[in-house]
Amino acid sequence: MADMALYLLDERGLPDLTMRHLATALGVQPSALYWHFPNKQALLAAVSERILAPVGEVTVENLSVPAAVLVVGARMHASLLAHRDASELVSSSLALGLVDSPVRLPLLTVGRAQGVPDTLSEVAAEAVMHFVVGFTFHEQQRLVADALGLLETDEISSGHDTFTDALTMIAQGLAASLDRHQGPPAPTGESQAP
Amino acid sequence: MADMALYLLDERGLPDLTMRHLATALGVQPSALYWHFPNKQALLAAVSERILAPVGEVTVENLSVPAAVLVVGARMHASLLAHRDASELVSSSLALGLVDSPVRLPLLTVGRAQGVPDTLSEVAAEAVMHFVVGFTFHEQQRLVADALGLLETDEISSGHDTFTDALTMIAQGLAASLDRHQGPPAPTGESQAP
DNA sequence: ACCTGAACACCGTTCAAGT
DNA sequence: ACCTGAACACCGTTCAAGT
Repeated sequence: MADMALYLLDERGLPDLTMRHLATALGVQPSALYWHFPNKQALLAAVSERILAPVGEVTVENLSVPAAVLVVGARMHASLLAHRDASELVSSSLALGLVDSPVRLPLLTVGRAQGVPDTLSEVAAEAVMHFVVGFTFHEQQRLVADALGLLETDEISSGHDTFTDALTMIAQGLAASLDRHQGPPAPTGESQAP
Repeated sequence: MADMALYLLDERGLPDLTMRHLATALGVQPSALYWHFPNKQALLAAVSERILAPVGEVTVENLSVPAAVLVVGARMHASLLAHRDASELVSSSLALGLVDSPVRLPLLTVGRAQGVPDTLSEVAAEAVMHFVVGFTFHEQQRLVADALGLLETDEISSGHDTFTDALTMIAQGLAASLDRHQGPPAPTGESQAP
């Protein structure tokens, strides 16, 4: 049933993923859906969980925390791109707290294995999650606009991988925070001009 | 008219900001709105622009780029928190490309004044924008859940300012990228470590 | 130039009743 | 346990027609 919803999402997009369309796709009356889910948001949360499942399966065992940020972030990016309108859907499920952040647990785990304070891992997890969802949302919306031919051709793809660059920037920021908190004296270029 | 919509947003929230409600608030038929705006998305984009206006007015003239990231990010955060459901609304207008990123121009400008390559400023702008919108979205949704009393009391406010911490992390990542790109010494910063 | 009236083609959700 | 039928209270958008 959530599987049918995911199929419908890929086939028709989020705006057409209505309770009524889902019902007819299942050969059932719309009201029947409310025996299985209390409301549409709960149904969408179940779909979000399926979309994000691959992120939880990633192994980051013996990576540094910044490296884990890169790996988990990339995996989440890929998982969102794998389904139509996934970032918009997941974004709202995540914001409503109906689904857990898929990057939180992995980052917390590797962090602990290396003596990183939980609060720092949590902060990193928030930054990564929000960045990935937001960036991919923007990215998927551009795909739609592109398909409709509403975009200047030179803004479609610069060839340059902005996603990885920005994610790397976040990972570097985390590395700097780690140095501050424990390791060797490696001060960061916190430049300030008058 | 967009002002009335903003007022209605604050008073009743995004789900109740319908063309029909807006029309009756203006003492007019719903169809009348379509003489002024081609559709609801365009109307919402106009509201988004009003919400984001304060971000463009910030002065970052003689700040380093990482410092500007902090200032502009904080300003955007504040602007979104100033109106009910603003982050959700702005998020979609931004994603649809109906409104410009309010952090892009300021960061590009300070970056140029200090010889930072545009591509790097663009990456920083993307990371900041997505993080701020995503984080604030999550934050505002928690406010709603809190108001409905659906949250464990210990997850409501940890007292600790996660937003600033994560934003600082991004700024540090940018500082690290800058060091890489143009050698150790920033014009006024004190950063050095082998 | 600006708005009305009326319609079109939809939504999510509830709930008694059926099997 | 699972579903139907029918209704309720809405949506955004279009368009001829009015002033």
